[in-house]
Amino acid sequence: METKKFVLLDIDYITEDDRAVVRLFGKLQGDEKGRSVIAVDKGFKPYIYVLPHDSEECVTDINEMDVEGVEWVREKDIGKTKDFLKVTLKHPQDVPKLRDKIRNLDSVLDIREHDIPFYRRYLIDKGLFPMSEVEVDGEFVNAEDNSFRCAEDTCVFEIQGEPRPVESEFPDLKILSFDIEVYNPKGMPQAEVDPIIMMSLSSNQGLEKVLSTKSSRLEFVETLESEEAMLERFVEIVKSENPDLLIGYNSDNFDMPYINDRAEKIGVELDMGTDASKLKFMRRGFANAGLIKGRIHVDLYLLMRRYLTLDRYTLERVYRELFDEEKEDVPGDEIYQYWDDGGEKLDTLFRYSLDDAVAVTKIGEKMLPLSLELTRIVGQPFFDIARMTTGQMVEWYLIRKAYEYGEIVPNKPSSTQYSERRSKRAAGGYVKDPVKGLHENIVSFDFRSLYPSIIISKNVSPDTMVSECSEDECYIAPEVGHKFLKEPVGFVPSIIGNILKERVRIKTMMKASENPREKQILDVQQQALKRLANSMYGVYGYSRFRWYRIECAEAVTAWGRDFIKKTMKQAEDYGFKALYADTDGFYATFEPSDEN
DNA sequence: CAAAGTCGGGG
DNA sequence: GTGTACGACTTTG
Repeated sequence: METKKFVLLDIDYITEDDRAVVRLFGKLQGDEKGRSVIAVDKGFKPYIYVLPHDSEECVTDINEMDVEGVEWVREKDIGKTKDFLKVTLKHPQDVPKLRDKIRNLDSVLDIREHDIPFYRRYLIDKGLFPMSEVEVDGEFVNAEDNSFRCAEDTCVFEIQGEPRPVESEFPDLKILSFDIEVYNPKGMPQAEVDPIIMMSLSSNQGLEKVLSTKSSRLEFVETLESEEAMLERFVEIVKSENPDLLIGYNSDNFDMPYINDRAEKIGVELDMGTDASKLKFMRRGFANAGLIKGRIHVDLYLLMRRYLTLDRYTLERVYRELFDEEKEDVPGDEIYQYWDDGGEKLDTLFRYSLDDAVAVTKIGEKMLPLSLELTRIVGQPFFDIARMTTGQMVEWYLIRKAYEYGEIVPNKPSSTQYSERRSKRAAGGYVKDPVKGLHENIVSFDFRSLYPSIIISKNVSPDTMVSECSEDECYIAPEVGHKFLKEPVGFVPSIIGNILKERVRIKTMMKASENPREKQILDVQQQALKRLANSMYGVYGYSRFRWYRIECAEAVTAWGRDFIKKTMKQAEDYGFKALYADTDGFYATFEPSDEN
């Protein structure tokens, strides 16, 4: 038996002999540093919780089904201790198969935690965090003797016992950016007819290359005899560079599907995964996500929409915003002309293509650290985090915390609950229309993290909300009158409190640090925590969320309006004149009257 | 006026 | 995959 340590990049599960096998995709640390590893764990089973109506009958009913076993557990449900039946199933896909049957039993009141993807359950229950290190005991297995496939330079390790999270520094990640150019005489290209003419690659370790079916004197251009050869070379480079992160711009929607369609048409295998698997697409509602096992494909477009507030989100616009530099631009509908013209025009196109890939690398280096820190805090795969809204991150963070606190996670709303929730919206923050005109000597006031502070100071949480309560024992929200026990500290306030405490701790460390790189990492960490804390209010007001509670949302905004109005009133008593206010701050001029 | 439809990015 | 989800804006009935 050996012990191995690796950076956990990604996770999924496969089925072997009707049993689920969790696969942890990583990069080894230690003597084999940099080598890709797939660590497999055969010892984890799916489960759901059942809230019984009739305990004895419930056990009998469920044991008649094809389940692994049942066990009584005592857990909290919105703060109330209850006995749940923990039902372990044989395979993750038994959950959707059996859950309705179980829910509909007369002996059952409700089922819980029946919609948590298996790999997410694994991360939470084992206390593992992607983009952090994991230590495992076990043995290397020869992939050929098993059903575990892997790429040439990847090794397969079978875990025995429990994986252990390791406190670790932020990992060095190898990033490879890519961008394609397509022949498009008729506007937007059609994969059915329009070939890929260039594939650009740029890494954070100095690689700058454009593959093309035309030649050039430019040294970064590598010419291939056909589109087929170009696609094969692309796959070869991805495998040999062995990046942890593969990043593009709008690549979920354009580059990845296009490469896939052309490869399929021409007959090239895009077997770029570290398990030798092909490029796949995951339906995520209206959008697709390109997935390469063992490498994390990230579409920066999605992230930029989340992080920046701009009128447009073209690569050019985002690049200018972040670096205050103009990029060489070729209008999209003229690309085929540049290609056909050849000569200087063609060289311009080559440079433009490479520039795009290099810009993606630069944007990635600047903007990915925040998402990577959020990954290390929220504890879900980076692939998912890069495609989640902050609200969803908050929810997965709370789900992990619920496990630690012994709270059973509330169910997602049914479609009827959802539409019912949508029909009522909590009143928002206080807004005072601006006084028209050009004002001088403006002062601004703002509450730091107004909503998180209210949730903590007024203990606003579903588990502390009560209908009847005296003013001694409860905080009572203005206007709306919702009541929250002063003690004990609620689930959500407790978690926000810990986030803010952790943020203060990191900011202190940051100030004390002499090492600029360490300072920068700590700064991103505290930003990530701030983001999480500030988004946490949303869980009460967004109709989709598990911890939705309109009364909590109403109470928070009511206290918010109360605070800002009182503060404005006080400022006016001191001679300020409010000009404009919105939610957590206001602007004023100093206009003392004669008495002052 | 509410409901239904479109679009973003990419070439 | 223990899936199936946006939000701002415009057009239509």
